[in-house]
Amino acid sequence: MSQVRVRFAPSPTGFFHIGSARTALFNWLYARHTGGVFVLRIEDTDKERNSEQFLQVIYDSLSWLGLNWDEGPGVGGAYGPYRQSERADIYREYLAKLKATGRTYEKDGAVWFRLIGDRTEVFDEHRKKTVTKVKAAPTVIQDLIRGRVERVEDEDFVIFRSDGNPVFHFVNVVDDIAMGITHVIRGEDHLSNTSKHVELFKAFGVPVPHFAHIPLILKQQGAGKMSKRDQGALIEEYQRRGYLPEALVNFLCLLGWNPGGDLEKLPLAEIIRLFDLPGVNQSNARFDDKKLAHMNMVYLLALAPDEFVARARAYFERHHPAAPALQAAPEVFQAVMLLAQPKIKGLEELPAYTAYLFTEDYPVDAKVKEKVMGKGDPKTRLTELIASLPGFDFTSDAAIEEGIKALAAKGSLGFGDYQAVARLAVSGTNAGPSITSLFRLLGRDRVRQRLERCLAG
RNA sequence: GCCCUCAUCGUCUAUCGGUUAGGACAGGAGAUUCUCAAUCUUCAAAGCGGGGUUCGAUUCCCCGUGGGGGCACCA
Repeated sequence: MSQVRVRFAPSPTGFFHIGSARTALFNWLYARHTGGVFVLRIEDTDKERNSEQFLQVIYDSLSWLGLNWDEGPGVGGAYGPYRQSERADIYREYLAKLKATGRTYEKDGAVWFRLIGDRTEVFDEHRKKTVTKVKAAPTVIQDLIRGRVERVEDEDFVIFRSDGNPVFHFVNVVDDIAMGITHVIRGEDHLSNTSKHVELFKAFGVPVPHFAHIPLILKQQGAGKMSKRDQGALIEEYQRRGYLPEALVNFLCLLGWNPGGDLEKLPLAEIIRLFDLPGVNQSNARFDDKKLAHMNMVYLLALAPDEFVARARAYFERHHPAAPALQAAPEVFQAVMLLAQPKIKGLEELPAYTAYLFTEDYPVDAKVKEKVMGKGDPKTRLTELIASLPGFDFTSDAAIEEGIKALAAKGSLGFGDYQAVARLAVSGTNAGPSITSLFRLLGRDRVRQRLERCLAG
């Protein structure tokens, strides 16, 4: 059997949509699963929406997700060029081939593709105009996911515009032929285009590729498919928020596909091994950001300490270059980040979550302050803590815990009676890592200063 | 309006005619704990409706209904 060749063919619109990402992913997975070739082709025939900057969004997003292409812009290949804007000669050549078959005609300055069948003029109520209907035989689409789909294509269609440029249907099919594409894996929204494409393949006298129309991703709330404007629709948002690409990939592959059994988090190599087209679902999937967030947390938790610290640093450098965290000594940065690792759901929480460990200029939650300072006798607790601080052993969490417990025991109190107010004083909030860890990392002097400041304020 | 397509907990899904319909996220309760998370235990939660086929249908077929997509000299 010949080698599988699949392609991902986005048009540079300046956005990289989560649905596009999944289409790319499924293509990539199928190529990797079968030992085939993943081609990146840029469909930039729409000249008004064409810019280098927009292309970069595609390259960046695919690279970030780890979806490397075997042929395409930047890497080359034997079937190039891979940008449609550079393939005009090829399209003219194929147009000549098609003209030679007698399946084309010109009308209104455009080139049309002629279907086979009897023609009648009909007034289309919906479009409010007279159109030529063709009584053609149904086109059969053999879809690897949906099975046999029949559709009647009943109107000739334009393949070259009157301005001399080819249209999507034509370039899409020509490129798939010229690039030796064996499997067309794309969104279900293309299913009704496919009958046009099949007719073109047949007219060119070439074998029709296998088709696999994957279900769409529906917006989280409201009706319809996910669109650019929806929350969570853009890949760049996940980059910005410090999501782990491997988590997003894992989440995405579970939207419309499953590895069987109860497996959910699984390594990429395993996904590649198990992925296959017949296993893809037929029904659309609604996007669920909660589940994505959970998947991200699971991946974050599983990261080796060094790896987590490296990712955290990269995240700060990329998105918060001015953060005090980056001024800290590497070992301090590392210690703080590892304290945060088991507590956060995403890297984006890191700056706020760790700020008070790197600077004296951190926010104090007014509500928390009111609550903590209004309960029991916090000022006395603070005074006691400050007084006993010199006797504390700051070398380990256990020693600090011992110190606080000893203090509490003297007044028949518990650890908890000191914890809340100490936390407020030291961090300005009521949530965070163990208070003993905070003490240890801040050191005796800074803890004392903060306790005193709280007592005074 | 026409064409195509899909249909299991709120959501993502498992089940390839016979199951107490399973798992995960989210939600509820509890445990643990110095807070917050995490973790563990636990509860609630589904086969769209109507006809068939069959000894037996969530599963196969048909019709409805509902969802989604498409119907350009956009891609």
